[in-house]
Amino acid sequence: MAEKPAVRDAIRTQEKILAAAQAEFARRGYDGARVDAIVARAKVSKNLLYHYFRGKEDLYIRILERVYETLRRRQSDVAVNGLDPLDAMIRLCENTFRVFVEEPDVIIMLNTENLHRARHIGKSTIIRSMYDRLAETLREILRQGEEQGVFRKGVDPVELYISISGLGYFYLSNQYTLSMLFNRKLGAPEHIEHRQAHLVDMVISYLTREPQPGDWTPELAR
Amino acid sequence: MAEKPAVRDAIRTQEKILAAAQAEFARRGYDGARVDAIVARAKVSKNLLYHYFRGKEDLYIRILERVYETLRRRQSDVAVNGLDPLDAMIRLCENTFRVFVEEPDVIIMLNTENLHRARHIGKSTIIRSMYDRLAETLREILRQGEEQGVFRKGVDPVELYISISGLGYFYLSNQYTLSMLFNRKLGAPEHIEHRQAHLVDMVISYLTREPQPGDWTPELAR
DNA sequence: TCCCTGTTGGACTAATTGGTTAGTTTGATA
DNA sequence: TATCAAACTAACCAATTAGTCCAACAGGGA
Repeated sequence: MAEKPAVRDAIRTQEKILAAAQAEFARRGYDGARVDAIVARAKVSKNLLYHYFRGKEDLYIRILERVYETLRRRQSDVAVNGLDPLDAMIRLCENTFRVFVEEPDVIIMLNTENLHRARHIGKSTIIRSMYDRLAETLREILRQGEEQGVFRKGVDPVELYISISGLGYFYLSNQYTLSMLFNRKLGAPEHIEHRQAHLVDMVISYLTREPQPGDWTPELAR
Repeated sequence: MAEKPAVRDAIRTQEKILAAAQAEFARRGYDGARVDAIVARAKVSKNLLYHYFRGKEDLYIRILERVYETLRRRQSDVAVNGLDPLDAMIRLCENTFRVFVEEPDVIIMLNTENLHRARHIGKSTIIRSMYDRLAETLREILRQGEEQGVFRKGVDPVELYISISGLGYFYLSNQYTLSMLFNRKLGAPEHIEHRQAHLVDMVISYLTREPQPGDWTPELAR
């Protein structure tokens, strides 16, 4: 039609469809998402969607992969090498939280995928191999901190990663119900800010706490 | 039919329907849940469901209220009075985590409700007034701990509650994707156990950490 | 016996759904 | 300028969905 520069641009069109699909899936989840809504958002005929993609599930998996890729990229991007362990850890915490704040699609995609018990991830080969690097970074920071005597010994990196994520993730993913319950607009920028500081405080307190005599909860080395 | 003791028991039947609905909603979320599946689970005719309930959404809200009630009851049940603040806090942490472990339906219901941006909670008057008591308990424990010099000062109870919940919730709600990513069966009892200890350790470390000189992240009193 | 309440059955609809078919437009090229 | 594959569309389809209607029936108390 009387459309702009890029008419009949296959790649661009596919990108449009993917963007529309991400918006739709990230707003309504898998079951709530409507293929018709996606084509409407993308301003494309329905058949074109089926021309480029196998169908709803295929599209969903593509989006899931994109989302994981974003997550991994932004988490690993941390300029962490060279920093002292404390700063590196703070940076890593802030970065993890920031991803969730700035890419809210991630949260609903992950929730949706867990609702389906990670059925789709299994079908994607690339996602599973993504997290090794992140775990390695974390392990390295912990090792250095331990060596320099600023961090406690025997911290499980996986457990710690889950804690860092969880402290931010839950706040954001459940912000609507929590805001109602506690009558506080958790989405407001100043509260987000505040939560980030709290998160960092919590993690660093945990890591820098020296073992107490007669510790009530001796954590296994692994 | 050749069915058990309580034939023609209206209340029991409604209870059966509610139980079936909870199972269905907690397995598939709101959009994934099928009314037909609910009546099949409840072994009841479809008419009967519409006889007792307005429809799918009505049923969903009822389940949501039940779930919140469970949550509130089990969290407030903590025999916390009389304990010293440290023990009380540990108890509260464990209890919060235990609810999520033992009532996994809660997690998906909350996730679903947040996917819908708490649209249904707004329609329920009773839920919103539930959490005052919990917040009060938490505030009291903090006050005592502060008074006795074992806890740091100026901790925001809401922020802390969100952290306690988040540390457990994220682990459980995202266990399927996380298990794949880290190749560790997070649902296994020994790992659950381990996480609980980690959670407590983290919270107590945070609370009992004395303020450092030149603190890197001074937390606002509120 | 009669009737009230709890209950079933099945056929039905109106809307929506994911997906398909059959065809038209476009731009590069030979 | 005739051709052809790729980009694109409109209309349709078959299945599924939540929700309804209506006629019937079973058990227990009056």
